[in-house]
Amino acid sequence: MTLDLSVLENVAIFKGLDRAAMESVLSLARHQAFAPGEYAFSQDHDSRAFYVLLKGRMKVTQLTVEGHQVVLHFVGPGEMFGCAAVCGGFAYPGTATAVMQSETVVWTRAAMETLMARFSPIALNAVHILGARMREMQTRMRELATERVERRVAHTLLRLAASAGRRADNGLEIEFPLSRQDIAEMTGTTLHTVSRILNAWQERGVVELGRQKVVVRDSRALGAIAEHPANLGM
Amino acid sequence: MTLDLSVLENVAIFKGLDRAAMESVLSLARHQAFAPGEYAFSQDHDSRAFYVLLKGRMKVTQLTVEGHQVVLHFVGPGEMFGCAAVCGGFAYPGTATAVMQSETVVWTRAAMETLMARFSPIALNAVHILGARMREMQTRMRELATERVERRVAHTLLRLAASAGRRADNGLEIEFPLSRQDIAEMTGTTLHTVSRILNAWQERGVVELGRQKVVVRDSRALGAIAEHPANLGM
DNA sequence: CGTGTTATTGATAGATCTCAAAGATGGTGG
DNA sequence: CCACCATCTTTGAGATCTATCAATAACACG
Repeated sequence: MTLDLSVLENVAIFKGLDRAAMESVLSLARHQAFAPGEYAFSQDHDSRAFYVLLKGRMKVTQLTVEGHQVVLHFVGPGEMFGCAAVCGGFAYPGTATAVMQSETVVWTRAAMETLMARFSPIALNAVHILGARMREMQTRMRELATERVERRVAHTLLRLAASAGRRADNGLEIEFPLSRQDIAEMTGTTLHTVSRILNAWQERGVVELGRQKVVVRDSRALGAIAEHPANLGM
Repeated sequence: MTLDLSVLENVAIFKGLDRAAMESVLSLARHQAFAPGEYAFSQDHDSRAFYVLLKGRMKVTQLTVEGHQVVLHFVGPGEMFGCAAVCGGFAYPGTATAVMQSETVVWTRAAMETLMARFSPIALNAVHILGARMREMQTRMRELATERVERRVAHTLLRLAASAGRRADNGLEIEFPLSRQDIAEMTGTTLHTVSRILNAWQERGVVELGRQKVVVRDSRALGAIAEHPANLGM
């Protein structure tokens, strides 16, 4: 498969580069596809490459010594991953797995270093993007530290719907396979508790559920659950 | 007070700059001191300046709409704060308060932008530093998501002792006033639970307590509590 | 139509929060 | 120098959320 410049149009880290620079960037890029379950990189391995997702969805997870898993991030089209590790020269903080057929563009670490040294806007863009990620993590951390499970799940679902919601006839459907276990690993709880919460919401018409599927039917109601201290159960 | 180049020696973001560059950096800097309780910037305000702490200790906290507070970071000498916000052009994510008499060096946002555009190593350093912060946050998030309170407190105390521990006759003392409430806000729990946990540890000789004071007497034992799934009570 | 994965649901135990009150501690002003 | 006050801390009892244990059910795939 050949790559052309249009691929880089929406990639934030290369924003503001002129045509010549873009061509340099592209000349060092490689294309790589992943089938569901395949992984791009593994936790604690030295970072060797930096990815931009073109199509599909990748999940970045961290595994604890006790075997608990935490989902750090779901990567959507246009987003990059492995960036902080390659740019900063660290080991990968987690494992990146494809949750559906995915296509990526890849740069080696050496290529990235060349590009950053040569085109200064790249480093500046990276600072912006990392700053934004940082804020997102701070938000999640604050939620984990101060909110009950139900509200955390609500916030998480709202974010997922905003970033990966596809308009369906009955609401906003998360457009990739998302298990109860995944949600649990994003919110610091167990799949059992997630299941109970989602089913209670389904009763009230807030969501619609399927196997590895969630459709947000009433995002107003979900927002109310996310914001209100009380359960407003009634 | 006059500033001289030695002040910048240990500041990571200006590492690798030549002497002339360092002088440019310094010429745009300003000195500012804070008494305990005074703040450098406030949550959600537009970021106008970027700080490096010379002496003392600052605390960056985030307040939720319900009035819960979360401690994002304790800043020690040599560290910078307000960096991500200024470099990325965001509002400050939290409020920076002095917990003891502190001295800082300050750059305005405009100055920072000038410097970053002119001296490319600065942006690269920023990427490194943000990457490292990111990893730290991921660690805390994982702890919040998967560990019980006691282990989280243990991990937090170990980190504090490593970064701000002063050798005392009876162990490592955290060298700034640190209340039970502060620890609770770092670990996502309540001051009551922290108090109970610390007192239990004191009984076992792991720590020694005072008003706004913690001394780690047995960091091995603390490490064991932090790592072991079970409480290993006795 | 098996078979493995994913999801639901009930019962129970336990960790933590919440509510409540009292006890230290250190600083300040008279 | 002492009394007072604001803060910080300890401690108890009870309520509740949530994890854990256990079993069954639904689903997709070959």
